[in-house]
Amino acid sequence: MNNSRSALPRTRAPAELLPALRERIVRRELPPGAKLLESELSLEFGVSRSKVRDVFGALEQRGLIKRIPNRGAVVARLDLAQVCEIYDVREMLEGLCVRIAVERTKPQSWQDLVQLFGRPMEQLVRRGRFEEYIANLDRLRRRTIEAAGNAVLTDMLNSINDKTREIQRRIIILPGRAADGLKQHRAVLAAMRKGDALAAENLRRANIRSSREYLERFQHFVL
Amino acid sequence: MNNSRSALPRTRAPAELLPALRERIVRRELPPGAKLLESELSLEFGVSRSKVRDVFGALEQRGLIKRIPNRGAVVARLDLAQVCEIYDVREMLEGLCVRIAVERTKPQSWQDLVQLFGRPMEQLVRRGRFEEYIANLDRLRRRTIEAAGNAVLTDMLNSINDKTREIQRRIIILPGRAADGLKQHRAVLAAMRKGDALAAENLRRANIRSSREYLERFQHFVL
DNA sequence: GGCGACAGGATTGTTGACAATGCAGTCGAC
DNA sequence: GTCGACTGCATTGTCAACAATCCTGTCGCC
Repeated sequence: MNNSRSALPRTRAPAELLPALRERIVRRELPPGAKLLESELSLEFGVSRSKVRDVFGALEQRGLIKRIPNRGAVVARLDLAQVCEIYDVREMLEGLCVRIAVERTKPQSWQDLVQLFGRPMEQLVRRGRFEEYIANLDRLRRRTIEAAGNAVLTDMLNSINDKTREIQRRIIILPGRAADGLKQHRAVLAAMRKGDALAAENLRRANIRSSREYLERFQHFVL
Repeated sequence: MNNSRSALPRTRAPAELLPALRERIVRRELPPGAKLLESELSLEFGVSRSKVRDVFGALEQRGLIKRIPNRGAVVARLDLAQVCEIYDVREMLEGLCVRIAVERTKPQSWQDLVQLFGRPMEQLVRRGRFEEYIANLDRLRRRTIEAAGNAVLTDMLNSINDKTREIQRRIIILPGRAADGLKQHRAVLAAMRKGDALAAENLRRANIRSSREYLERFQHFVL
């Protein structure tokens, strides 16, 4: 019944507890349904149980774990309906993010990303180098969020990203998705490079809708 | 330096602590900058300090209070820039909410609200009965959120509403705002009644942008 | 008279022990 | 043989005492 992480003698710093646990959940190192034991984590991180408890509270509010009174905490599970709910919101917020980012920056500031998403990314897709492809997508994502400079929006997008990161990775490796996505991202970047905020917003939204279509079509492989 | 709530002999139920505190902050009963003492609240609500501490954690994550290590917790302050950030997000999410709500319901299900927002609301505006006007607005808001049936969206909108409820109240009583707003809400409802989801979304977004214009024009009276 | 060090008090942060709850495995009755 | 109650264990929830930290007001020195 027990899981495979029994013996991890790592004694991490106490402040690292929340991000470390978050990362484990986001990367599915702790898969949905996995039970989280207060005493176990308290031991592993060299932190008191109270602190673990606090962190559980934070993770629960972010929707990453689910707590049942007197029963403990388990990693939250996402079904298709919930993921679709998230995608509806994500489409709007990512669109908003791109629009604001374009409005607040000079068009030429996106030039390096336009180039990166040209030949280099095409090579990565063709060769199936998905890890690097994803890393570059994340670069674009972070740049856009930073350029938008909206703290509320940033929090929401990060929260959404935490809950769907692994799902997005699985979508990208679906047949044809990476190539489709790259085309769409290029279109978005072209609009950004021209300073056309509204077009960029709409193209980004279309990109997310497209990703969602893959999700629904291949849901049994993704979820 | 102390505030006016020194003697409240109410001993509430422990489970009421979080909603009660949330409500006090949202209604500005506890104004921005007010200090929250763990021992004081522990006394008033007949709860242990640990529990108060947990609640502080939840309130902090919702952005309603700000905690400084070893210094305590104070009610969060919002400046114009932060409110504008929230409004950017709010415009998208309220728009999305209305669109989904229309897509998922029969047009005639909005008939009662169409009527309510006809003569009755007009009377309320003309007579300056703002409390009832606001109560009806909230009815519309809750019906829309419920009809959309998106839990993620619901959480985000409620969180935004908590942070800006008092600001919205102050905007409504600005000269001309209630009348303008009513016209806009009627337009939204008309589109909803026709089942035109996209039109309803755009009209709702325009409504929120309009509210925001009042906010910026009268910021010194509102913030 | 003004500035800096210092002590007292108040408040937050942490810890460990204790109570309450739920689960599993065992025993007994039908 | 199966169902149900009981007991013991593991885990979570709660609390109160203790430690660390910060603010305030006072005193002494320049």
